[in-house]
Amino acid sequence: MYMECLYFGKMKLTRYTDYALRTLIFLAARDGGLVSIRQIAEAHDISQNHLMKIVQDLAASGFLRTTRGRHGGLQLGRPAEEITIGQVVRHTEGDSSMVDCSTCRVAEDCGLPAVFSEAREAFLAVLDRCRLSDVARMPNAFRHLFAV
Amino acid sequence: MYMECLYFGKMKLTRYTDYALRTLIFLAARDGGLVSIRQIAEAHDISQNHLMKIVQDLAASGFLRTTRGRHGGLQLGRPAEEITIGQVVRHTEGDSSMVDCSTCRVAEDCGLPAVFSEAREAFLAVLDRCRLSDVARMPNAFRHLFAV
DNA sequence: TCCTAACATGCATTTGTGATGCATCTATAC
DNA sequence: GTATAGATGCATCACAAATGCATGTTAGGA
Repeated sequence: MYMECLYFGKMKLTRYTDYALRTLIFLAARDGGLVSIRQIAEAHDISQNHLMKIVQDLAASGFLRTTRGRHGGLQLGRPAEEITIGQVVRHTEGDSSMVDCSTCRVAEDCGLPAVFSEAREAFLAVLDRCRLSDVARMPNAFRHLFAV
Repeated sequence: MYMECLYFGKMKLTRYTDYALRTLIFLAARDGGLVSIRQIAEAHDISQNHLMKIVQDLAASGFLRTTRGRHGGLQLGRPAEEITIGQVVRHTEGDSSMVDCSTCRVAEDCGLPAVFSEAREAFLAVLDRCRLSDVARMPNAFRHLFAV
């Protein structure tokens, strides 16, 4: 007689999400100009390879556009006002439920999945209210990144 | 010129939290009687060793009481009505902030930590509204666990 | 038309940490 | 005193994120 209702999937903010947000904020602060992956990786001292893959992901989902070739680079896929932190986190952290009750015998009667689902939505709702432009345009912040 | 603002700590619901909740729900459903770690571990088919350490943690923080020796076991440290899912998750997942800005040069100006902090609180606020007694007393759920 | 810069992609390796196992000790009922 | 059940430290395993490496593709410019 086993209950396997409460196997929680990840609800972890990874460096993947971290780097994704940094990249988008960087682009938002640059406001239109092309920025290379190398520039961003060096500014944050992070792995260029890892960042490359995150960029592919963000490009595939429309958060940014890439331009190949010499003098290529990245730019936002849509205005910074139309991108929220919540959208990014939902994408990079996955949109799935926090609980996997697929193998649970009491799934129909258990109230926890609903509670965690509601909690997760409350979490993301706060992030949905914060736009990329809100963060990128904060006074004094991020400015020095371009001083190099 | 590095920005290291966005290093996110874990916000992951682990099996540790999973097992902690299962244990407390089990005890709440049993309502007062002593239950051994072995019983719970076998009912859920989980590691007795792992569960042992979680129990120590929960005992040290008052969620449950342990009784040693023959016919010993576990019982809730306070009434099920006074224990919320939020309390448990806060404890097992750590109470720290989601962002570690200790090494960030723009920490004073960056708005993200505040946003994530608010989001986390919104998440836990939902879990705070769910008491152990709410889950343990749900009709039909968990009953079959005691059929063994 | 090369050459170079920059994005694209797959695969191997490293690393960090949660999860687990094992050994040993302590406490208590019978 | 012995069997049962919790207490604790240490070693190991497993898995996934993070990283590194190799190679391919695209496009600008000399």
